[in-house]
Amino acid sequence: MHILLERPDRGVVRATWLDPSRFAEADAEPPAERSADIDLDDLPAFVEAQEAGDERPRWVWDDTSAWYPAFLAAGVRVERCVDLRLCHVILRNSTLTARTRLATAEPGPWDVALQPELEQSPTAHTALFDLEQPADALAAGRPSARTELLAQEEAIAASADPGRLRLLLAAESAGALIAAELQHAGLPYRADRHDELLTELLGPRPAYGRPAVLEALTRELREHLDAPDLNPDSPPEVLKALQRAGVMAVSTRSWELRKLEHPVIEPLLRYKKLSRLLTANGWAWLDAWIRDGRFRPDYIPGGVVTGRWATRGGGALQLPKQVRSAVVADPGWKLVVADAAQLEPRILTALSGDEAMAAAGRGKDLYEGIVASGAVDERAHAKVAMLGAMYGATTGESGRLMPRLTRAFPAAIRLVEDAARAGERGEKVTSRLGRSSPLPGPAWDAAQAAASGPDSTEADERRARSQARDWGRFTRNFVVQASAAEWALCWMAELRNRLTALVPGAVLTDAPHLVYFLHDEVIVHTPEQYAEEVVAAVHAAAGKAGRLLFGGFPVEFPVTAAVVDSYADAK
DNA sequence: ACGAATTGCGCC
DNA sequence: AGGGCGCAATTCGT
Repeated sequence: MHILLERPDRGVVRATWLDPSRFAEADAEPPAERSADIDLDDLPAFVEAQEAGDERPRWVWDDTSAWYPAFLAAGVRVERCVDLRLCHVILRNSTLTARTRLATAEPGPWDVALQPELEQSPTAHTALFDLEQPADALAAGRPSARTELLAQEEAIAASADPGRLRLLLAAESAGALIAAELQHAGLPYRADRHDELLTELLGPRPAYGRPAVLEALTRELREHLDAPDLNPDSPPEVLKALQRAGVMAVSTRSWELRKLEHPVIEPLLRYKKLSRLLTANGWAWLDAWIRDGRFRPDYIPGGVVTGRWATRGGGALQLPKQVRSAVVADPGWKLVVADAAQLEPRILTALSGDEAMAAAGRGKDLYEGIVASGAVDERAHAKVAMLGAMYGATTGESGRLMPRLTRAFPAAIRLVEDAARAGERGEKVTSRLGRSSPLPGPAWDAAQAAASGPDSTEADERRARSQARDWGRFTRNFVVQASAAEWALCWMAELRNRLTALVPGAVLTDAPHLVYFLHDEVIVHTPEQYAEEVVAAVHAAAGKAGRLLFGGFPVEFPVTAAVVDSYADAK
């Protein structure tokens, strides 16, 4: 049974029971079995009661991030949902639903991006269902959620592959639940350890100005370059000073500087590294983002066109390896750090059904398997060649290795090449489960039109060709990255279910629960006695994800799962 | 003066 | 001539 939640009026929530098996009967509206108006204050108890039944409902709402945090705050979890906003975006863009009513309709309220100021800032409100919450604002501007749900059902039923789309939408919606739970639980984070680390590398926290170590390095750089007022944080100043000192730098990028020979290079690189640590993850970051021993970033499911998540604030997806020793399990608890080994090349293998590459990845490191196949000489070459194939590298070592890779794994390479050609023609490409790439914008179209016009110049053609190649590299990568994101969502959703089952009825943070997600990596915080069961669940979930996406095709998706006290100990 | 764009670097 | 991001400091543009 679906239970749809809407807010027709302030202070009231309307719950409507809908039987999905009867959706096809209705023309305009799915038949409601019954409905009830619920006082906001009673809502968590209502939800909890429904979740306790024999058959758990699928909650349907406009926006998980607007509803679910308040339930979690009240100690209530839900098993599954439909996030209409996220699902709408997928169905609107997918090539699988291209000719459905939902996709061909004029843009409506569900196509408008959320206003950032409407987005919930979970730390900012305390009262349950504060009247200013976005659910209110959204409900005002949108047609009924019931109408939208029916439109989505109709689009799925009429699509080229309802099964895949249903899986994708379920996974996307599960991701939205998980994102809210991740933020609710938070990543266990030891501010004291982070501070020790900063003090060790930078010197004690200064009241103002640069920490001692950076100050000393600044003096050293100024002397080396004979530039007493040099601001080492200003790339143009540094570049000019280097050139005045006879260093033939073309930019101040670290990887460019590393190629140069000069006594100033080493301290300059050291300065840049430490300065980066200070500005990105220094004391200010600690003050802003670590509360009560937890790091709670905003996760944004579907925040990236490929279906990857984004985050807002705290740079959660860029947590540098340098500081991961501050991620520490609570006493009596462990972290299970799990990641999928060489996920994207394995996804490409499965997408293309490349038997040779599947064999190379069977039961071992995929890159070693490629070496063993004789295609390349060493693991590093296999890695750079595969990444190049998926990113569209044309030059350098990666470009040189491509012909050998193409000969050894023709199906896999053909798949990414086809995706690149489609992008160059301005077409969409589509992931395994049905997420499609956007079309290039008006500027791209204009550039292509200019190049094929009667009075086009050579510059027009060059620009058009270059932009076409750029878009081709995007679509080439899209099919792999988007499908990998789908695998990761299925993995995580399955893992969540298995974790929930380990300790039935437990409050989220009293039992094993997810605390971090990073594209192809998850961290579970678990009481020590469940650690081995969590490890087993991580592996089982990975197997399930592979079967869900690719059925019988024999590609393995091995995951590593380390039971550790600190994130830094996982690799 | 202030917002937008650029530079550079962290993660996958 | 390498895909996707977020963030901070500096510089650019008006």
